Amino acid sequence: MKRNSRLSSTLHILVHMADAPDRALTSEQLAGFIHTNPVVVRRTIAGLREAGIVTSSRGHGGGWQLGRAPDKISLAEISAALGETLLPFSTEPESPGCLVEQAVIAVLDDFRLEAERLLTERLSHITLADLTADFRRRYDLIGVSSHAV
Amino acid sequence: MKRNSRLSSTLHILVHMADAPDRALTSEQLAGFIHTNPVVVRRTIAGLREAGIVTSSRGHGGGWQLGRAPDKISLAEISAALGETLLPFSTEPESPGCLVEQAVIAVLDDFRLEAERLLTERLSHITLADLTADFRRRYDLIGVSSHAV
DNA sequence: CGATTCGTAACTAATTAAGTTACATGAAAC
DNA sequence: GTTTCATGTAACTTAATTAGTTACGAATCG
Repeated sequence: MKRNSRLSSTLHILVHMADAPDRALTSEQLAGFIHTNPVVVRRTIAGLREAGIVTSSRGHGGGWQLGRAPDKISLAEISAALGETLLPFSTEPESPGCLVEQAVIAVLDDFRLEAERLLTERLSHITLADLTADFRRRYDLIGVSSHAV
Repeated sequence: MKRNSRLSSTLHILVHMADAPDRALTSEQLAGFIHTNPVVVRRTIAGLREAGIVTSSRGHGGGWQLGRAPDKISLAEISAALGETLLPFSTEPESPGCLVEQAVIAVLDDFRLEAERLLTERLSHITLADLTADFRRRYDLIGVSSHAV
């Protein structure tokens, strides 16, 4: 798993889980999808369990399943559960007392607040179901073109 | 200079430059504002020079100055000149051929495109002049409260 | 009980970005 | 023209972050 690809990797995993709603997938299987280690998977999606997006069970036949229907799981929730920051720039003061820095931080924080509101709003309208639908569309297209040849 | 603080550090520097329009500030002086090394400053704002946001001159009395009026310099230009990415998540394929990944990337790239358009639009309405105005407001407030005491 | 699977801590490795040193280039002062 | 000052840039070092790995305890099923 590359850097900064936690969101896309997690979505990848979740679509696979949505595609197999009847059975639990193990960390090992999920890791295979994104070419990484089972422990990395468990660590990465631990927050999703706490958010109720997925459930996990131990022991024989255990593994991971979606916590609710794919159309009730938005990308906004997933991103938040991953602890991802939408906007990467920092506004930590480095020169406390400097009025110039205070002005910069104030403006930047205002922008960040508004931007995060906007992005979260948009992400909340995209659900896992949209992703699986997109996947099925691609899958069917491949099938059709195979027949055509 | 902390990680991910290139944007705020650069804005800090630029406001100081806007506040001293009559003379060039050296990398050394600029570095002092953000507690870092002159070479880091030169490296960081090299892109701003190429974008015409600042000019630099060598030798005696040399240093850095704004390339145009503060109200003609938007945060969108600055961010772009720094090579900053507004949205941090990666959509690089890691499993070429996997239709699930393709669907995820397609949706995510769509979102990114729209989000970047939105954020850039907003950043293009905030100028260096807005930042200096905010700074002056804070400066005057301090003055007033000092008198009050 | 034995096999399986998650949960998590602890450590290692890889990557990235900042900090530093060094030196060539160019411009102004004298 | 030589000295001084400043940028431009390459190369290297250091620090921080994140992914990968190993290990083992806890829980669950047959």
